[in-house]
Amino acid sequence: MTAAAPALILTGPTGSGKSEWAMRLAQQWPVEIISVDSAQVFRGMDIGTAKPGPQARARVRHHLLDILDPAQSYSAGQFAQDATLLIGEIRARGNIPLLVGGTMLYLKALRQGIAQLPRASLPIREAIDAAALERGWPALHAELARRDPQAAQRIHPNDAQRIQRALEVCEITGQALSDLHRQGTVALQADGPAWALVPQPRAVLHQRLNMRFKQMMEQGFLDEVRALFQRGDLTAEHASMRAVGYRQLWQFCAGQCTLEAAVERSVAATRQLAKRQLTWLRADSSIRVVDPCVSGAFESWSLEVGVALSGFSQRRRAVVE
RNA sequence: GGCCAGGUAGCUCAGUUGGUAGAGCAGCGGACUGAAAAUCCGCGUGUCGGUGGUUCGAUUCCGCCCCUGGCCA
Repeated sequence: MTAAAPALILTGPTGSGKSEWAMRLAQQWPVEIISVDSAQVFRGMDIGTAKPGPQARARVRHHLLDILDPAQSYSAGQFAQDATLLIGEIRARGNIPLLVGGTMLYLKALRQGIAQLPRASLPIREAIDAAALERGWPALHAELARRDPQAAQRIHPNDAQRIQRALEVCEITGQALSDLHRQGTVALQADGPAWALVPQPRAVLHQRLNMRFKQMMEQGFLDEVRALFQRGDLTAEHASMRAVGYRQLWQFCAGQCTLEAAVERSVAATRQLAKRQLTWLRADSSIRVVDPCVSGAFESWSLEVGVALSGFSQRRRAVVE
């Protein structure tokens, strides 16, 4: 063994089969998987996030699963930091880091870096919300135009979430978010070859998502959400409870819609998530797109991985079945 | 079989006192720096059930037919 193994990246829209491919690759190489998933970080959210189960986690070491309670929150910056650290640890053990997941902002933060910014402040966000209630978001957008003209130009007046964040950063640092962005990003040495699984055409993916949600319901997804609902300390406002499926089943638990409607909206929300993920992928030409449904796709990907790892000599004997 | 109410976008429906039609949802495209499975922006995709008639012109008015739901037999 000479150089440190590159961090391999396997992404794609939800339901494209990333986890399965990662497990198959782990039969050939000594990999540890780092989950790139904003929902799988939460404990007690297993079925609805399609989290790798105990068997998979017994066979291959997984990271960044179950690290938070659903009442807590995570972030792209935190992820970039955690993942960078983990990549170093995995390499130190002589293993190959394999990043698997579809949270594209996290992947971007890791690969391209992210500015050093203050973390979210609940009191400040509450103050901004109160101001918005009183004066309306257009007024806050106008305020942002005074304090950070560039951000105001970039952020649509209706985009309350981003207006809030930009004002929050101004409030905490006394500097414009745009200036902080310009001041550069944390150096992250996490880049490596990246592939995206994209079933073609779109209808194939939709069909898979449909079937997968049905399976989730059969596996007790509703009970999982009901348990979270009944805890009493979680609300629909928590980031965890805004996740696809959880949000909609929560509405059913709260008596706001029928189960049938909740299921239909969940599946639609899943399709919309996949569409947004595909938009990220189309915009990033450094990610190689692979259709997992064509025959021999895994085998040829496996060969490409071999080329990428050619300087890394600890090849594990392939498992013959 | 009779009466009534409907048949308009993928779905639920609005509308046109006669000049070939528009909302919500779904869908499609895009943006994205500590909430990102989030948040936001843009785009109407159509034999107006069929067929005859009246009319310069019918999705709209009239006749017949078909389909759906309800009531009465």
